[in-house]
Amino acid sequence: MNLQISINPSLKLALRDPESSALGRKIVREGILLMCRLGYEQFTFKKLAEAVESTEASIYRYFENKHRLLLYFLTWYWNYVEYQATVSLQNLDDPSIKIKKIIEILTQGLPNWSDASGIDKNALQEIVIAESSKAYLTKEVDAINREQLFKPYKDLCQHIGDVFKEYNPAYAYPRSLASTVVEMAQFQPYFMVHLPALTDFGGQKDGTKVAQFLESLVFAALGAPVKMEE
Amino acid sequence: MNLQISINPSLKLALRDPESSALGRKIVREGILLMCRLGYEQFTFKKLAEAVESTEASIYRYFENKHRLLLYFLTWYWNYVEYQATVSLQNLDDPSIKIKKIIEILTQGLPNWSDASGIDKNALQEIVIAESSKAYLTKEVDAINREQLFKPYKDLCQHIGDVFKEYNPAYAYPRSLASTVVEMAQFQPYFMVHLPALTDFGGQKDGTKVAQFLESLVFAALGAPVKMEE
DNA sequence: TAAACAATGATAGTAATACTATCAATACAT
DNA sequence: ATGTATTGATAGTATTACTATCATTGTTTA
Repeated sequence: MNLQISINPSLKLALRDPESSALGRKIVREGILLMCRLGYEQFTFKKLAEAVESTEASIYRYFENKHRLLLYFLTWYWNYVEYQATVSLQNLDDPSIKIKKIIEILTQGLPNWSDASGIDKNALQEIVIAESSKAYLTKEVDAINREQLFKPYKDLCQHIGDVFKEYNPAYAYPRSLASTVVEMAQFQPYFMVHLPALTDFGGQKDGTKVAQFLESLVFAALGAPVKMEE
Repeated sequence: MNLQISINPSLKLALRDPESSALGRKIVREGILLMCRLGYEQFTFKKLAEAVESTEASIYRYFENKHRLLLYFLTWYWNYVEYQATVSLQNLDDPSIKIKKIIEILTQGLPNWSDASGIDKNALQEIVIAESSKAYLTKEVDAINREQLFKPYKDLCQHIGDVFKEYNPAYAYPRSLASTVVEMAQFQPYFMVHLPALTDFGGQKDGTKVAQFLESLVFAALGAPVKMEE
């Protein structure tokens, strides 16, 4: 399986395409590991420069600042999830099975199919869980949104909402339900580990329980499915 | 109505109780306005010092850093909401009415009862919406949690979960549902304004639609209520 | 009433962060 | 052999996030 996730270069996330050079690729791969380890606040371009054995100035040639680098990581992730979802759902008809698949993808982490990217998907997912809110909870949100930089995330929610609509066309809140599920697929596992009082899954190791919670939530919210044919 | 919200001083949120001096009170009140206007990232103690016509050093005598100040604001807010909820629910028996009241309080903003605090509740709520995730999405989350600083938030979720349990004792995920509702009562209004594609309420002005969404979600998830007596 | 204490102001200073700028070295493509 | 793009090396600036010191003022208390 040779999978190419490419980030649409029309989105001005990077000053120069990092996939076009050895240094750029190293910045992305090591950047993911380092931001995962240090967290967004403690992560700096200086520390990253050390990790890739280059200089701060060189990193600034690829990314304007660390917020843009975070957006680049998130874009990569959401594109990857969207791709996963497209592949997984392509031969399915039953919307209830589609919904289960989607929740599985959102909660179980990215399957470790070897794509050739060399990107650590577990580290990337930890970044998504702990840092993605920081991408839009900023005063610059509207400017960033105008640059279309949240498009992959919005597209994914849109598609999930469409599946909800397919299951029950009468449901009034498909998009809010989609964003709720996507957000909670990040928050609940984080709470499970760090603030277990906020969940019913204390001490759990994997995302199975979270998936069960989200499934029950979604199917209850959507109500009775629409019969395909009688 | 003379309402005193006091923050338990055993919680070491502040180095010195800000309510005990004119400067301290000014730091909190102006701090809320300034953080609301600038956002957490752009907010600094230097700018706040200017706003309160004092010095950076003086502010550091009250709060270790701006993260602690944010936690102080959030603690104030969650205590206030908890108090609101307690008052609103005290004479109610029907859990379904309790649930509606809770969702109303979470989504409609704090009622503008005049308490004597002089704190701008609208600004405070904007801070809660845009910044509260930053309180726990940090590498220090476990240390802060050990200091009990998330207690008011956890208590509120706990109480909401208890009401869910009261409505349907068989429901398996009362706490996760509670944290989902509380988080979404912040996120959905934010999305509504800044990323409307993630909601079904684009262009809406108030929280009415969000409340309807959350109500339908909760009641669907909880299923049939338990009959009190037959 | 004097002495002691607490709170604040004024000022200075430090290490780190978030950049920007310049110039030389190298590599590669024409 | 020459122009162009990439990187490295180095320097520098403004701001942030503090810490420290000392003088002033106002309030308690002996």
